[in-house]
Amino acid sequence: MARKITINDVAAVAGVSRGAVTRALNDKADISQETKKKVLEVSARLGYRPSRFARNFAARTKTIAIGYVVASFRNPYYTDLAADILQEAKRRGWQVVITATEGMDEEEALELLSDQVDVIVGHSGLELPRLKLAARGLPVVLLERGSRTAGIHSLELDWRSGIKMAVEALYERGARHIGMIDSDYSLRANRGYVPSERRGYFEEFVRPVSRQAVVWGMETFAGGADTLRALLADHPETDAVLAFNDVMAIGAVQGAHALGIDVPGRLKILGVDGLSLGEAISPKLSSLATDRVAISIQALDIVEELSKHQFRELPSIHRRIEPKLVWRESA
Amino acid sequence: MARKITINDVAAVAGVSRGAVTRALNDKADISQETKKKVLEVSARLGYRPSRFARNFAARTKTIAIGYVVASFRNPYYTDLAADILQEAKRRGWQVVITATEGMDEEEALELLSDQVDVIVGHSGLELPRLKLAARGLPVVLLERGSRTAGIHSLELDWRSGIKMAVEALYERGARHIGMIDSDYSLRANRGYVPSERRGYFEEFVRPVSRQAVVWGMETFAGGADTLRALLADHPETDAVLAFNDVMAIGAVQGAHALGIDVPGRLKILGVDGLSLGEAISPKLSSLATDRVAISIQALDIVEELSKHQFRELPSIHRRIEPKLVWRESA
DNA sequence: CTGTTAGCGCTTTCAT
DNA sequence: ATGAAAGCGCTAACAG
Repeated sequence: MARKITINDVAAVAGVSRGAVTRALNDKADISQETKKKVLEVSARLGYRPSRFARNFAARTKTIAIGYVVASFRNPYYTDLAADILQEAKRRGWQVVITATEGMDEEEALELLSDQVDVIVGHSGLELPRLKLAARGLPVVLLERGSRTAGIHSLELDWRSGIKMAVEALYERGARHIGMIDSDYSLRANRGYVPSERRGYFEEFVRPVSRQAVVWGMETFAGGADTLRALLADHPETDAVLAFNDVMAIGAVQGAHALGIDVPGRLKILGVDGLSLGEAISPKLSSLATDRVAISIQALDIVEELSKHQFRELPSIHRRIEPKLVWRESA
Repeated sequence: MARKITINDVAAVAGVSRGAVTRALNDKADISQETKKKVLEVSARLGYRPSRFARNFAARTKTIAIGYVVASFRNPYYTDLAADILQEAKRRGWQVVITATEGMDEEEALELLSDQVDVIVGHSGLELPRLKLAARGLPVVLLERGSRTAGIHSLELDWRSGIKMAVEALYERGARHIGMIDSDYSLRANRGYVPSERRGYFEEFVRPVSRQAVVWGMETFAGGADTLRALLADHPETDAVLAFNDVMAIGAVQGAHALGIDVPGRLKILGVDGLSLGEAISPKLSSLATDRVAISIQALDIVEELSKHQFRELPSIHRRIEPKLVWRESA
């Protein structure tokens, strides 16, 4: 673990000035072929690596880096979204450093991120004050969750009107008894099941007759299958199901298949999210989809706005996005 | 777009020294509650943001950042792998900046990355010399592809012995006529179809009678289904299929289902990759899987080794990993 | 507890 | 074409 070689070492050995070294290494003008060659040779021989910190510091051109925080890369929703964010960031010439908080302390992860990036973008389960603290003064753009706290901006999805649309559309397509399979994710954090926000809207808009037809289970494929089975056991008359999300919905489609139930003939299944994965199964999953391209663009638009103010703390910027129904085959 | 506020401004306004400001902002010892409070107040009022470049530069503790390059986040194999790499990097306290080269010039993407990270890790389609140039002197750890070029290290998967195992195991399980559905990815880059390496091994180990039973198609779910149909049309006696990868294999499973063919009863289908997605379909996909956790660990072990030498150019480090068969239900 | 000072390693003028 | 010198904005070591 030898001493770090600096530009000075290269300059000294090559018998030139630091300026010459910099010009040689960065393909700048005002340098003769021979000195350039010599510098390059010495630099290679010495194994010189410019310090990226010093380099970025000295160069006035500061590139924007966004820290994208995500619960897990094993969840297709987040990877689908990451793909769009990555693409949008690339378009703007920004860097994105990603951190998955899965299985580790979210606050700790954020703190580590905070001195590598200019802004934090992503989903978070933390309460706003803690989130703000963990961000160490960096602005954050919270996805799919509202905020009015200064320095924490947000992009909210209007699930209420989305689910209203979904339920109404299901009735229009002939459903009489709509059930719901909800996620039990609240079990992880709290003690006891807490109905999801989505369930709340479902109950608000579904006809009274099937308002009780809600069962919850794990947010996995298997969980979706199991939960559907439980729902059907309690409410055999159910002819349409709204799932908490596409992962559970896909599980439900498979579960129905295993039970010999025709989808969508006997049972319509509608997911939420609009995963690209939904197209891969058969029948293709219908879904109340989020427009991930729009989310990415709007989130990075907020970042752009923040960058104009040197990422200073600004009053909360807030935008709202409507989900939209994507009818494929399962409903 | 006001002038950038520096630590000097804060110190001046607060009427303290820079040292005090630094101590206040970084929760260091040796500062009184009152000065700390005052500094924090002034700093907030002025909207001060420490320069992350200056900060990292001045602090001696240099955190390692790896640049992870991936073709597309819409490909489940890469996201599965990314999840493991992210996790392993987190374990070591390293940062990961990710770039998807999808739809953009890979060399350009690498160059942008190169001054934000210490090392490049990932898949690449570039020829080694161009890759090396694009990396701008950074070491690269090439995944699933060999290299003997200095500065380009590699982690190779031993597909030859993997496919040998796979073919033999299929025969053991009663297959008589094994076919293969290959990817036509070569069509994208070159003109004309070029058999994949995997196909080469397949032909090496399969019995002569079905050596011709290879059809190629798109590397998508739909492509897998179509290609299976074509294969069966040409070689109806086929009772087992090796797919180029899991995505095509999943498509094939669905295609078989649509054709009313029982899997694995009438037709065994074996994928390659071991995607987590394979567990989500029914029947669950059997696959010649890569051990992504092992890949992540070994790749980052190489990075660790490189870091000990300040990421200098070292003779190519090379490791080899064996795929392993994961028997689930489809074969 | 506080201020002063010396770097961190590179890029970019500015003379020459 | 080249070298000298002035920062970039912050942290850390040292005196007080």
